Amino acid sequence: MSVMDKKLTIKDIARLAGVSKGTVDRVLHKRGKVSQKAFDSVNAVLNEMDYEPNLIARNLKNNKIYSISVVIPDPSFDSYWLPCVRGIEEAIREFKAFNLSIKTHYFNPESTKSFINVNETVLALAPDAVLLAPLFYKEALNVAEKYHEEGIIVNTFNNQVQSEAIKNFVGQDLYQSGRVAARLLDLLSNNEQLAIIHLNESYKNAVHMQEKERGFRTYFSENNGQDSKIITLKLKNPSIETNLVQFLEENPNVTGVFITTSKAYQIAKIIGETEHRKIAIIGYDLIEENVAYLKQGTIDFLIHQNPKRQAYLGITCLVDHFIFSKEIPKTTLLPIDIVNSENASFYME
Amino acid sequence: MSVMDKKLTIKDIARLAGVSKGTVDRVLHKRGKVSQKAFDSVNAVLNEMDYEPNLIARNLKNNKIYSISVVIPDPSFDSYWLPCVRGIEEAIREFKAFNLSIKTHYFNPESTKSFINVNETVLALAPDAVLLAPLFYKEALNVAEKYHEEGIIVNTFNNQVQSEAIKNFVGQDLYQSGRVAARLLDLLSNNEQLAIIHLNESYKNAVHMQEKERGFRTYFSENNGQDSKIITLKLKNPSIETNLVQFLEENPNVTGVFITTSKAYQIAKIIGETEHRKIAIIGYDLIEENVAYLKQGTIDFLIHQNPKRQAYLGITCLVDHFIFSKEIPKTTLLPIDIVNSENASFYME
DNA sequence: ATTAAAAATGTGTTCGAACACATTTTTTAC
DNA sequence: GTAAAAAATGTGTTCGAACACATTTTTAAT
Repeated sequence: MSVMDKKLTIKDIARLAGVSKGTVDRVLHKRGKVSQKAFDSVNAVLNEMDYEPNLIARNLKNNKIYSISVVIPDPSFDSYWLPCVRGIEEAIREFKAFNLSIKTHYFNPESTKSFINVNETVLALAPDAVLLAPLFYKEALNVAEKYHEEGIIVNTFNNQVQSEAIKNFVGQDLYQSGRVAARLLDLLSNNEQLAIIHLNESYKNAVHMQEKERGFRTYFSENNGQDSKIITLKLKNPSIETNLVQFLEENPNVTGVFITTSKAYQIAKIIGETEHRKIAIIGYDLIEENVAYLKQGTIDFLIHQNPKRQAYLGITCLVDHFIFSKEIPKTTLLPIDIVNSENASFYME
Repeated sequence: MSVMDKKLTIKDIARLAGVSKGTVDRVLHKRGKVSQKAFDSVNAVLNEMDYEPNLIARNLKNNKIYSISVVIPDPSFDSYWLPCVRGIEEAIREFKAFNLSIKTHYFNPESTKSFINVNETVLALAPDAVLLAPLFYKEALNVAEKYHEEGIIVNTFNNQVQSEAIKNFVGQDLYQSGRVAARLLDLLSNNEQLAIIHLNESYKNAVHMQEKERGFRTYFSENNGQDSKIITLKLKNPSIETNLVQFLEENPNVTGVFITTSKAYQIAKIIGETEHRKIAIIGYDLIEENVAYLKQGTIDFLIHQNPKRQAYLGITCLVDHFIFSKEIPKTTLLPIDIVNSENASFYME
């Protein structure tokens, strides 16, 4: 079996099988209307020569414009989402040669109503696919179902929502990300008392935080045979500072904290100003304020959730499906990047 | 300026400018034989509408087969290179729709002669481009020059070689990677004595190791105002074990070691068997033996150099150039991934 | 003013897959 | 055995860019 220098075309297959290209086409696409004899001879050639269609030519002819609607929170409410916008722009740039129409729609991340409304709008646009950041679990289930009924493909990223109506999820294994944080704190803080801090977040992040906590605790129960030394703390504005200071006073053995949301900088600020002992801090996301405390040394590690790449892969997955007829994988898990002051810049482009 | 739903074609431009598509083509490709009047009216439309050629159609017509030769060490000598092979295979798969012929050529990483011979072979093949792992600095400079004289594009990865004949380098900032290791050890080992270990490597890695050491030392001199507590150790087979054990006995304050090559597992084995104090270990590369010690807890961190992605990006850079006529960037720096026992699996595909 | 040469412009074909449509062959019915 | 229906097969066009080639227009020369 020699490697062919020139790629086979439908015309070549037709010639080799002694039929016309139309017949080969019908065999390839299972359109029927082919005699058993022709079917066999074409298949014989196909098996022999393993033909691969030229995706470029296929796509050139196909003049359908695939429309993709992206539904994410408005970055002006939460700058966490800014990299997503850039990831989507990058995907648009990369695939501008193809017949794609990608439009982004923002919702207010603090309002389920806004989420529902924006999705109603998108539903009315009847796109071929939706890429969704399903911040609100219940509502997301609902809209996913509606899209699905209309034959619109629903892919998600950032938040995992279990539903048959959702084709793909791009994101991280949050349980494992809790374990990563645990391993880091385990090395840093000499097995003293540790705190998990769920900071200033509404129910919309409940699952997120729970999974991270579960991973964190499981790591320690596996490795130290006891998780009693871990304390969970829920802090909310405006009493964050007083409660945290009081907690640290009452628990002098706490040597490390794990903040499950992207607001670690708020804790870093308080600890940096009030505490004298060294307290290790681990948080999430490379937002500006966090990185400042990371470089300064107050925050020890940040876990990078790579929102830009999540959004980018969410789009490429759909493009691969529409343009290159690849099948959509159920989940796409991104690596859990550990970031310290010295490698942070590489993850912020 | 409204966003066009349908992309403009040459025909559209021709219609709008009141000329034929042939004339538009001549203007776009600066082929001359165009009157000033026609030139102006076409350009007026082009400026107005910002036309982008359909890369798919362009490529369909272009039936030149671009040949790329990849020159890397034989993975059977050093399994570090196995992921590179997979990265190249992935690139081949992804771009099989295009007119590409990518062939890999192996050399013996312990023999400069083999390196030179393989490159002579490739030179005789006269490919359009070469992707090179330039393990041997001087020899690489030489062959790059020869390729360049023949009009063959030379891209490199893994090792940085300064030369005008080399168009692109994909890899990591080794100085910064030394700093990453330093930051990690700084957090782990309570500012005791540290050791840098250059392990069992010939001159071919000299620059590599020096840069990492420089980054490592610079971090500490910046952050602690003294780098006297860092000791550099060069170990070679067969005396690794005796020398290391002796060193650790003579330096009881050493609490962390930084191994600048991929052979950290050799150190981990010795320390794991002979030492009773906790010594933090940081090394490079997710090879099987290293990961085993990472999971077991003897090695604390590994720095991932992502050889698979390096090779993959080396190819995509060339494909982008040949097929999509993008310009080649001088360097492509990959993030310096910090790996512990909990996130290792995500980097090993 | 006529013709040849030069310049400008337009037309037609190609790449490979997809599909509409035309043509041929086979089957069925009476 | 013949006509109509059904099945099978082949042909031609399209997508957009590139380029060879044909045609028209302009310029130069006598």
